[in-house]
Amino acid sequence: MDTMKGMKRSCYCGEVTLEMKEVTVGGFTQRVRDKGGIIFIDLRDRTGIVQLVFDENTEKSVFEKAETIRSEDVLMVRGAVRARESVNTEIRTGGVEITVTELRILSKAQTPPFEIVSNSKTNEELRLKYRYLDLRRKPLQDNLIMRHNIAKCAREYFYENGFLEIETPMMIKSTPEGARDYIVPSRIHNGKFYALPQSPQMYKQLLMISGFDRYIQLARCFRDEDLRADRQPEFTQIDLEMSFVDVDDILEMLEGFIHKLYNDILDVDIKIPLPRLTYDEAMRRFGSDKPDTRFGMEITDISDVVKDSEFVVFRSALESGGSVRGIVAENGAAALTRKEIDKLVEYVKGIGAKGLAYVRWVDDAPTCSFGKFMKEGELEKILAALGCKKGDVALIVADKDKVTLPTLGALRLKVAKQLDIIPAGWNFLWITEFPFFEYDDENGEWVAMHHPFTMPLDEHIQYLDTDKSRVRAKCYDLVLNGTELLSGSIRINDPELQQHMFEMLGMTDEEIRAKFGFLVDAYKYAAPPHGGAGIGLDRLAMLMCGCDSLRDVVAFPKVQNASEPMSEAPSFVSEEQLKELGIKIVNDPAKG
RNA sequence: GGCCCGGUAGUUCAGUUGGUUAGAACGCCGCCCUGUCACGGCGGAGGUCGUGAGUUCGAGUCUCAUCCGGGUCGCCA
Repeated sequence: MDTMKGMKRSCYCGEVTLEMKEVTVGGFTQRVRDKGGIIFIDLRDRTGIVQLVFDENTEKSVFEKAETIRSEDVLMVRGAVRARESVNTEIRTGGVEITVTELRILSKAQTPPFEIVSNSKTNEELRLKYRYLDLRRKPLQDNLIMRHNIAKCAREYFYENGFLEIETPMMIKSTPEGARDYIVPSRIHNGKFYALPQSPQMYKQLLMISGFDRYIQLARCFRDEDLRADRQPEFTQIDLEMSFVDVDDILEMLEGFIHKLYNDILDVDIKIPLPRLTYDEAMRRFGSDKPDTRFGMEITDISDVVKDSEFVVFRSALESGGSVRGIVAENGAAALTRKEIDKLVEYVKGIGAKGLAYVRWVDDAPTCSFGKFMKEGELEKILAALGCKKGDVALIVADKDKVTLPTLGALRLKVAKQLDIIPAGWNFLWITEFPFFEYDDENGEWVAMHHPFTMPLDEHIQYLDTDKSRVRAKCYDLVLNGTELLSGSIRINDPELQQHMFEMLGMTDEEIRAKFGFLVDAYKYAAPPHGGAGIGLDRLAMLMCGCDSLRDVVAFPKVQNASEPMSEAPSFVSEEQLKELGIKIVNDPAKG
């Protein structure tokens, strides 16, 4: 193998132009085209590809060396830039080539387990095992470069607006609220554990109490919950907090960021202010707190229309305080056959609904799953109320609102995907005024929907003791095309109100002290009104790159069982390590 | 934890009703070729059909179990 002694790279492969005359470039061998007396090699780096030419008649020794080059070998070459005889219009450097006068083979490559090409069809499992090779592929390189640019833009924007970047600890106290913590054993304090942060929540609030006024951090966060295509156990938030603000101030600041981001990176003009919906309205119209508003198919309440119906399913739902609601898939009758609708029925049963009533209007007489229970003219009224026409399919759910709305929301999304009616676009949407409490049917108590430092709406504080169901929070989510991108809130800065909130949540003084004592104390020394948000950098990058999975925008992602196929983390540790930590494994799989 | 989908050369896939020596393309190796750019031509190597049991005269194909991967529900304040 050669060294690069005496050579210095003059430019990247993708940047070579005719004006440069002579260049020195380095890169990976993308492809060798050996014509016998002349060899063409595509040399690749992160910027692109440039063609090298080796001619038998000009530099015999260089040519003979070039004959030994294989795919993915790392080369460094010096040579003259000249125009190609025939231009490749597919690539930026397609009009030029380098006639190589000096060739160094800096590193030889084993044959890779899969071809390093843009449109690889190799299954992800293998690509993840050799992630470092997969990352050589252009689509992934481009994604990570995009991600870098998003992070850079975030820093630029928030720095310009007076935010200070401050690091918060990764080894913190475990507070078993919300998601499961990843815990880290302490050697010095046997039996005690640190937790990895689910977010820097408490620390950023403390920074406001300290008077830093505006804080930002690209914070790594950890949650020990099951994975999804859009959920990794380890992820990054653009985490921020501001003082002397209320909801509108924060939303305005964040809208400025979204606008700059899309302008700088995708050259897309996002109109601000962004649309807003309250949680209640989003649920009522879309059956979701993160609706995809790129298409309609909104939910219609037909409770009034069917209030005198003798159909037992509708009646029992209404009598128990529920509702009858439906959605209409326009022109859906062709795609939604009886068989497909049967699948939807199974689907809604799987997500908690008792069933699904439907009308499939193909011919003059609609096929209706509940037709025989309808009185004269009743079905017509229902169809009119829903706006269901010939060629459409109406899907109706009758139950408590807690069931009808989310079920129809999920159905709306599923049917829209099935009918392929979701247009491309960037539909941002604020969801505001989330319920503060959520009734837990199992335990028969009200539990917080958010962390306990969230501020209720000013005018709702009066209901804290009297009617918890009415209390809405100064909470906001930013939704993009049906994905939750950002979540934030105004925090409570009044110690008395905070104490009250803890009590509302059924926490004893001992619990409060044990979990949040330091934070409660801190607020006693005065804090400006403040609030903030965490923007999911991974999800943002995923959507901006047009990817379906976070794995495409994370350099070294975890797979569904939370392991990492390349390094095979997590792994067993030695007896010595465990002993030092005072940890004993029960039912140790390492010992069979 | 539940449900659904998948696993056959290095890779992507085909493999009929269970039936001879499991095929193709790409990649790899060798030879030929001076204008290729998904180069081309000729030849070659390469398989524990995820694993284990079962049914059978005979299993890539059927049955059961199991492992691995993906999606999803639960879960994710």
